[in-house]
Amino acid sequence: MVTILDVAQRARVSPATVSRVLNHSSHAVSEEVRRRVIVAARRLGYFPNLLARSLLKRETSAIGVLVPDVSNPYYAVILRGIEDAAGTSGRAVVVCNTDRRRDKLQSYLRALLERRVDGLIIAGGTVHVSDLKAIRALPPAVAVGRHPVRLPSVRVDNVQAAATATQHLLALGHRRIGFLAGPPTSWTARDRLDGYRRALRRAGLTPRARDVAVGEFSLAGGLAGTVRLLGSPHRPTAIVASSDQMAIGALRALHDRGLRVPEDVSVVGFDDSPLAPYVVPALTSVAIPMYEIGRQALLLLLRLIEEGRSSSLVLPTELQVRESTAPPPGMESRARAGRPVLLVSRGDG
Amino acid sequence: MVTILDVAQRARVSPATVSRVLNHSSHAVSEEVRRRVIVAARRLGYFPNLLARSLLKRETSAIGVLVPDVSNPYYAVILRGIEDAAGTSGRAVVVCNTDRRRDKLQSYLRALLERRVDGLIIAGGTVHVSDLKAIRALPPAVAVGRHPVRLPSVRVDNVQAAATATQHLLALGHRRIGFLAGPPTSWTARDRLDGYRRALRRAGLTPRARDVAVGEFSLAGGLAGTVRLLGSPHRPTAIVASSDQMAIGALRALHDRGLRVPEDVSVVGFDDSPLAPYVVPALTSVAIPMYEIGRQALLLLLRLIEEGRSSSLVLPTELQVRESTAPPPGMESRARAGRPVLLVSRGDG
DNA sequence: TTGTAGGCGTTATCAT
DNA sequence: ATGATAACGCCTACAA
Repeated sequence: MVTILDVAQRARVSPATVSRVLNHSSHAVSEEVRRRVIVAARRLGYFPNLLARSLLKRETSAIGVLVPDVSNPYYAVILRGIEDAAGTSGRAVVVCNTDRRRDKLQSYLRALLERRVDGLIIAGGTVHVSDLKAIRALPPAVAVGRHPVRLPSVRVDNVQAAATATQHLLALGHRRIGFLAGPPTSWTARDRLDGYRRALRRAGLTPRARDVAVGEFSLAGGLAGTVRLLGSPHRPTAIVASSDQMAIGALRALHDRGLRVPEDVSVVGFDDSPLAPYVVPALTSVAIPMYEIGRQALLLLLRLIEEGRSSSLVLPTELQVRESTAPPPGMESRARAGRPVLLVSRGDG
Repeated sequence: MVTILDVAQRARVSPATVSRVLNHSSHAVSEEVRRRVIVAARRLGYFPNLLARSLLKRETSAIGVLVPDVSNPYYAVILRGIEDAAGTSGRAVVVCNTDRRRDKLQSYLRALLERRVDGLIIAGGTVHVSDLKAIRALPPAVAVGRHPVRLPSVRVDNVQAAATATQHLLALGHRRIGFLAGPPTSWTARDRLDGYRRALRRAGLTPRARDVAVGEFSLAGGLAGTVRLLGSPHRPTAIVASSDQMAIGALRALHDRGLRVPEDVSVVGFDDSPLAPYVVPALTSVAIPMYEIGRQALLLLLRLIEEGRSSSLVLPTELQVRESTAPPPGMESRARAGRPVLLVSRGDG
């Protein structure tokens, strides 16, 4: 491997000078020497060794990202937002999949610390306070989503978002609304369930346990949950799903039972994935700005690293009304009443 | 930051001894001293500095992954396969999104080299030979998918896979089969198009340019392509899409024009994403083992790093027959003929 | 069984 | 304007 010393010899200058030229140091260097160095470096195909530099400067310009699962489209998009912003600032992103497992989180955390990453983004998944407390010198860290540990974070108001989705159905005339909840270990899942309940109560209705089916945030989870909901004697005329994946699972379950959407049952999804407008019927869904969440998380982290402090951020969500919601059977009069509703809920800063 | 020296002092031994204990060196160390070192290390919350170690050993136990786009589910799953296998072997994964752009690829490549990653996985996207040639000391690298540069690679036989999908439709009685092709800059796209054409020819049919619509591997690409295909005077009775995303776009386009799937038009997807069985109608699709592709790519890379050489791998694909394919209108007699066909094409090594 | 010393490739400091 | 030198934290001959 060619080092700065090789370049120095070829250019007949000292390594210090080479360093100064290649790092665009403010230190003055004569034009003649500068040229020689640049030529020599190119000729030798020289790449500075970031390890040596990092060791000395005590910063790696690398950041670690802990995600439950990159193959989950939700986190994949967040990661993309992170990586784009990181790349722009010349930082490398090291990804780790925790599967929401504490042991994996701990071992990855340790690995990242050994690598001396400049910062950490912890997305979704439960991080026990004790896990972080155990670390003497935790690097700057920000969280994505709500979090037990006090960390600057980027998130959306999931309670509000779910309430908006539920209100949309209430406004259409639905009174019996089912809810496909995510796993209770997830804050996101709990917040969305809360929002649903809150909206019902505000409308003077009583949330019933039998109208809620708990499962994974997945296609299979949505299908299974819907099957359970439909087993109820008074089946719901509308369903709010905690993710688009679940909603698509619900669509399938309804179709298999010969129920039409939205004529017999309305369905609202969550996330507004690219798929939402394409499935049949096109899915009404609460848009979560995933890419922006990732991007902002990285920007927050950067500020935290550079300025030593940083605040939290709540991003807005937006209900996208499409074909999968309509008035309940017997109330079609209100169908097609005007153009699609657009309900926006802004974050509180 | 606490260093090996701090631990040494606290345990009243030399740094060398600490290193030996903490690295489980074969070098003999007395039980008493070992205990003291371990206690001291824990007490101080010591984490070895991997930068220093890497600098010395000239290996970072990090690998770089160049992907067109992690937010694309296809690459997200491959990345997951890579990361799982890497994590198991204690290696960190640095991800870079190239967007298939040469400038991004080049700058990320440089960044990875500066970081002295032990190896590289280059997935999809065109890498110009000259880009790699320009690098004096390219670390061990493997490719995912076909590739202009001669590198060990993991891939599937896309020609064969597309031919199988097309044959399935031919066997059902279709004679006019449309094809939604991916961007011609992608080898995968070209191979799949070839396979389609080859199958037609083998059946004595002549591939027609008007039966092929070129577009992105996306929902929008599939929708737009289908609209074009349907504009043709003799519209196809079946469509092979180059990805499930395109197929779902096609489903939407067909639905919007009042055409039923599979009664009026059959549709075959590609990739067999988790969505395929859930959309309505459930999508017949060619399964590509994405997770395994990622995993094997990493294993190949490991062998390349450790043993200096490594061969290529072709993984098998498998047609999953579901609801979206049936005989063309007027040939329903052959519908429901027996249980679903399962066509398997094995890789040639 | 334990310790000492040199060097991995940089950059910052201090001379010249 | 340029160069010499030390130090970042670790590992490994080699010495004791």
